Amino acid sequence: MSETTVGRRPAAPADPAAACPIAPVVDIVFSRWTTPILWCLHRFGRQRFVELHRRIPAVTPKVLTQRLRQLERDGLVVRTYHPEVPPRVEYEISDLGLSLAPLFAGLAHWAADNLDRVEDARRAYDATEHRPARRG
Amino acid sequence: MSETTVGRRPAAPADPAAACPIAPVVDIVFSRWTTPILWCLHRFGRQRFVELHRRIPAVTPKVLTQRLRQLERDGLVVRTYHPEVPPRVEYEISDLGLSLAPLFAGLAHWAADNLDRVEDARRAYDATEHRPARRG
DNA sequence: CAGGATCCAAATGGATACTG
DNA sequence: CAGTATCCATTTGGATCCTG
Repeated sequence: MSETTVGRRPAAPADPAAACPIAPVVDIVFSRWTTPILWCLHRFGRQRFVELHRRIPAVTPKVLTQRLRQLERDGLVVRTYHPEVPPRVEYEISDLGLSLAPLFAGLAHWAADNLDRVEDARRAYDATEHRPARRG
Repeated sequence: MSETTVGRRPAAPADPAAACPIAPVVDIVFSRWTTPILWCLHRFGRQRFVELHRRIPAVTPKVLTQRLRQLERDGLVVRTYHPEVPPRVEYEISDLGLSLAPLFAGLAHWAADNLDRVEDARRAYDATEHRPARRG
């Protein structure tokens, strides 16, 4: 399981898909960093590794590479290697990747509508006696 | 950060949200196990801890509890405790949680349409020379 | 520049035992 | 039943160094 599962969910003992039809998609589309990467690629178009890294500084080059490989393998991103010196590699979103756009838009819409409700819920929850605990 | 970040993404050094407007939602809705849990609650209605666990056997009670707490805190799930003997606790999806239904439907739809494209892409990718590597 | 290789710290998740 | 507490194995991501 060397390359196939890196960055993806740690290979659940049994598969969550049995209990949830959309689990596979979630695994593919919402693995760590994939959303920022896809969004950047969609928003700013084709770009080189460093540019992408500049937009998402929180991820290390190593991990960024891993995620890009994963996305490339899943057909959501296209990687183009230009054998020059210095080497130039460009990443762009694929048609398949683009087909996710409406979904992302839906997410963004839901966020705009309900994110503050979540925050309210959190405050309300934290205000009750369940609080951080740590005291028994 | 004891209770706030458990099960959620490990507190990124800087926030990915800066590079992606939907990152917060992803964190809330697509944390590990949350999709199966929400889907089960939506599909089978209000149910007790054990029932839920029976539908999602792959998760351990400990983790299931953590995730349910998280969802409760975020206002996506409602927990009802009946102080009886033996104790009875019921979980159900909240209105806020229900508002995610269209999104989930969209996901399911995308999966139905494109999941095999992803599989194809994977096969194609694995068929090329990048393969598992491990040889230089 | 674009990464691969290594080594290491942190964190999640599992197993088990115990409680109200 | 519905958890909580503890201990431990695996995994993941970060730091650093190196190469074509």
